[in-house]
Amino acid sequence: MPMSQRARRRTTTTIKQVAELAKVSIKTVSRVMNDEGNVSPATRDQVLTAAQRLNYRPNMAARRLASRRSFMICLLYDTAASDYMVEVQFGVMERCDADHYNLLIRPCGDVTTRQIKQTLEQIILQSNADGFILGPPLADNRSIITLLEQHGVPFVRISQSPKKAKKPCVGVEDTQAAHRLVTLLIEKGHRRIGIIRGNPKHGSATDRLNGYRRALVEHDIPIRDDLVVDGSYEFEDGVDGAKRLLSLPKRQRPTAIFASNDHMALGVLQYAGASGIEVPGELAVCGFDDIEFARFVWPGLTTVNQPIRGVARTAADLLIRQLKGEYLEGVSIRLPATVVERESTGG
Amino acid sequence: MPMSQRARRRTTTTIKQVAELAKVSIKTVSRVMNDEGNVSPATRDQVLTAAQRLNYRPNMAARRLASRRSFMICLLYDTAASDYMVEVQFGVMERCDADHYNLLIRPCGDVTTRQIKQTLEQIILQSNADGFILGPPLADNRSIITLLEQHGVPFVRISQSPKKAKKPCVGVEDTQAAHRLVTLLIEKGHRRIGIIRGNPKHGSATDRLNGYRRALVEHDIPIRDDLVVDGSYEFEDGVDGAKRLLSLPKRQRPTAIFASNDHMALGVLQYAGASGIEVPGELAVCGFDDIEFARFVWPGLTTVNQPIRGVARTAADLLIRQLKGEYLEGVSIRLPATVVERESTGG
DNA sequence: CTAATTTTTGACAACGCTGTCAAAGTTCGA
DNA sequence: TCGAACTTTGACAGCGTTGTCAAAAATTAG
Repeated sequence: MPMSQRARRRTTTTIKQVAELAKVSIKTVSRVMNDEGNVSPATRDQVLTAAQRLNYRPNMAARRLASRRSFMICLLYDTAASDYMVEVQFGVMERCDADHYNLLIRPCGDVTTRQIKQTLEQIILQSNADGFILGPPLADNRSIITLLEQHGVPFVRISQSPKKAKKPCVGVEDTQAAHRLVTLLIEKGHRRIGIIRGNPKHGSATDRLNGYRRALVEHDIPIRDDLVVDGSYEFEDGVDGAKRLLSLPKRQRPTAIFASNDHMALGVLQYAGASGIEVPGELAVCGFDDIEFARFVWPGLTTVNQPIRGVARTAADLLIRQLKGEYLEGVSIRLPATVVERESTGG
Repeated sequence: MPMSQRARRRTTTTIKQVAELAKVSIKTVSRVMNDEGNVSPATRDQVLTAAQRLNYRPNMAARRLASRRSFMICLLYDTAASDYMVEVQFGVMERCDADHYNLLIRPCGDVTTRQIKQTLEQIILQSNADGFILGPPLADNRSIITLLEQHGVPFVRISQSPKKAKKPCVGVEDTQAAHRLVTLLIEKGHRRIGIIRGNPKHGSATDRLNGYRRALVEHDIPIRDDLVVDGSYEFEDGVDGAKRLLSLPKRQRPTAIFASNDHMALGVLQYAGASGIEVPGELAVCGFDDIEFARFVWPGLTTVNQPIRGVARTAADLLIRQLKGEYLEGVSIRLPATVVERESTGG
């Protein structure tokens, strides 16, 4: 049985009524509403006044149908990167508002390759979004990229690996920030600095490692393989990494550890605490990301604050400009991040 | 100058082509696609086959225009409640998918009353969402509620204060969970149990306090005013609260503290750590929410895990059912939460 | 077997806007 | 003053669905 239609009958003014009141054709009203230009100031005023008087709001559905655009941007993200995403949403939203775009959300669980294809195909075809923004690490997922490219849907990636596709990409100056962070440690006198690497699936992991390397090289400190341990951005990797690094013979043991993200850095802090190693006295610790709890732990964690919202706004901007017809293939933007010094690296 | 139209010409099959191939009228195709019934199984099959062969996807814009529904649900949330919201999004999404609804996102910064009205009015009228889901604490904001009601837009609230409006409301059995948590402390022998209250703007704060009270009363433990201190869900409130409670004379000082959320509980842990008070030996601590870091701190935090995703799914379900015409005014649902026991309350 | 009733189907007019294209109006140079 | 060139305006045909209503087909009752 057909569902009874909702009775909501929000009295809705149409373009026709505005046209009538302003004594112009509907096309002229349309032109004014879309800032198309080629409208004399006088007529424009008439229309605007009429529209205001009637409290006119263009009907998006009609607009979408007639213009064959959905005015929707879809933000695709992995639920794993959650803290991050709320900030991203905010940034994207800000930019969307300026152009009457709506923000559609697609959290993706951890998807196997086959599922991705199927689910995504659904999403792309059903959501009718004009374009997509891919959050990390989805932005580096080859099958997602390929799929979107096949369908000819514009998209922008938020990622540290611009090379992975020709589509526009926005990221953070991770390497530079990591470099500054490690330089800071060196300037404080540290010579044996350990690093716990991030999840190799994220481009950021490599970037941060590179920043670490460059800083050491610049100060003529040899890079010791035993001071570089693997991790994948999880808290536990920090605990394990610290255990590994700190079980080295006393004279080879690092006096500072750079964990490639804050989760791991907090792991290091916990291990240190549990083992009675004093931070920052015996061991300096720093992380990356500046998550909320970086300021709450004791000692406060020295880390790097990323301009996430700015990145997101930029991504949205690139996408919308693409949608407007600009050619932006190959564009890659990186925003600078700032080192936040707290107690974990000493006064 | 008019913007050059995007060239994307995703070859799109229309209902007409399907009708032609299936040798029926477009209306019949429409009926099949919408499960309207009153279609003979034979025709139904023909249509379905044809649709599949042509890989037909109904054009949402047209559907929206013709049916005067947007098939969009808007999730309005305060950026302050961020961790929470990613889970909520996931839950809502799950439900939306089942009915071809799209999820629209509206993060709201901290809005002053006047701004709320203006911004929201914009949102409501522009997004053309069929309905809204309000996250906490927006769900308790009178001016938002009033505004939505005035416009006759269906909405569902995610909140602990169902009384605040007649619209459907989904929440968590906070009181019960807090009751169980405090009972647990009592059973472990604690008699002097302090509580740090949550932000009074959230209904949950009162609920949790009530649970605490009930547990004490049931065990004939008098409620001491000096063991109840204010807070507003921030980390610092935990630190301050702990300081206050623990500076009581030794014999009156609590042996356990129930912080109304994990952020504050972590604050308590930090204060205890910094003051050399041993947890759980000298002081048992528990929180509420089971945020990510509750498992990472040492000792692990005993807390309450909320079924956020379930709450969200339920909210979406109520909304969609409303949109389908069900009358759900006054409905209020509470989902049970589970106590998670970790080290901070002792073995 | 016919009439009454129910089920299935289709024709066609919306829905409210944008795109196209041609008509009307304006400006400018010679 | 006239026409060329440009600017401003409007008529009208879609866009791809759903809703309405009536016609056709199938079923049931008598």
